Amino acid sequence: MNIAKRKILQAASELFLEGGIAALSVRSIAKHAGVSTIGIYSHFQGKEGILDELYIQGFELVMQAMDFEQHDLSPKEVMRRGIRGYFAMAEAHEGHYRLIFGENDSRYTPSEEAKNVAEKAFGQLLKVTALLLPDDANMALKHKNALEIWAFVHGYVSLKHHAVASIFETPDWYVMAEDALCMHIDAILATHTHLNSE
Amino acid sequence: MNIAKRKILQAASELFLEGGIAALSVRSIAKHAGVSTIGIYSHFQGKEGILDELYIQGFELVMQAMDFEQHDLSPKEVMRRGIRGYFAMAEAHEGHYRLIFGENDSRYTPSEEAKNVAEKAFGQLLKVTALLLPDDANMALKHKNALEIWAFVHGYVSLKHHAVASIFETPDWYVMAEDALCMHIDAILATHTHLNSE
DNA sequence: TTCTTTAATATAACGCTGTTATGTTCAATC
DNA sequence: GATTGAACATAACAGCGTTATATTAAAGAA
Repeated sequence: MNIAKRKILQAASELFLEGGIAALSVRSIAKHAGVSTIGIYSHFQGKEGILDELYIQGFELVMQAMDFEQHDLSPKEVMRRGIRGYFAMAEAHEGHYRLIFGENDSRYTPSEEAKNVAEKAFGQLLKVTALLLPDDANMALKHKNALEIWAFVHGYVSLKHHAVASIFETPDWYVMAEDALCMHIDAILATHTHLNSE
Repeated sequence: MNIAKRKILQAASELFLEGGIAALSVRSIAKHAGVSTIGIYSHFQGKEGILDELYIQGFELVMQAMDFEQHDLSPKEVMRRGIRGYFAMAEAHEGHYRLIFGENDSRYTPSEEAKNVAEKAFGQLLKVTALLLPDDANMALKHKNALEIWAFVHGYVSLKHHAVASIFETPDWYVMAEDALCMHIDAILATHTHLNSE
């Protein structure tokens, strides 16, 4: 990759990590990268292109959070570690997290390439959550199951990130979240052992 | 309320319903309301003031969605109707929904008055979700429980609103959501009957 | 080497945003 | 009738993403 291109991307990444999307102006990225504003347009497709790169970075973080050695772990334990990793990632990279979930007014919509990365990440999520299901579960059930876990996990993250969180004075937010999710996972497991035994 | 003030608020509300926060520029509100741009600053505190009003509107919609006759309904049925109402509201007023959950880059943070309305809405949620718990449940448990339901419900809404939703081709999104939530509600109920009986 | 072509840079501008300073008009109060 | 104060309009400010134009540097061909 070009030097200038890499410098721009790094400057954007740093600014984004610090101040979220509010700190990401084309002029400020260019200034921090030591290039002219027009450089953002020759090396990327303007701000849209920058956001696309950060979007992809975001989903790579999601995948890293769910990528660990699963050997000798029970399905439930794998889920628990995945969930913990997800929460930790969401806290450490709030900007990226908000970007990939469209939580900014900007008219940004991910490119096809970016969407492919998103689908890949969902594929990984699908693989992990499928551990809770019988081996012969069909695709529709796997999708429903993955979405179920994801919605629950993301719900906690999203509420935590937003202003409404100040209503609760809950220091152990993600401990509570993990408890609730474990309960739900038990319920899912129970459903299928029940179905299998009849 | 002043005529001009009411006209501004209605114009803002209409523009917001149509095109979300992207359609909400001070000049466009003023134009639609038939006032000068400066009118937004004399009648409200600029755009911040407008957003505050819409934020309050949003939480009033949340409260309306959970406000129905509960007489002769089981706790689970009350929950089910509340959840349905919440989903319907979130679909019909996506702009408001995204605003109250901070899903826009704007540096907007709700005023004290707006936060009070938010807390009031949470109080109502607390009352409904407490139906699932034993009468002697303490406040911490009620909070945990309400947050649990809210995170799950909001997770489905938030994923549906955002770009990642296109990964699934799920026409019956909210049916699936209701199923998953019912399962979770059963698990909660089971936990407490179990605790009571031992 | 010289000429031409192409890519990267710089400057300045366009139309938009939220906000505000400056006048102006009009109604109410002393 | 004079004065005060609120609502109004106009125009401007600094910032935004983006782009047209001009300039420079480098590479390829004669």
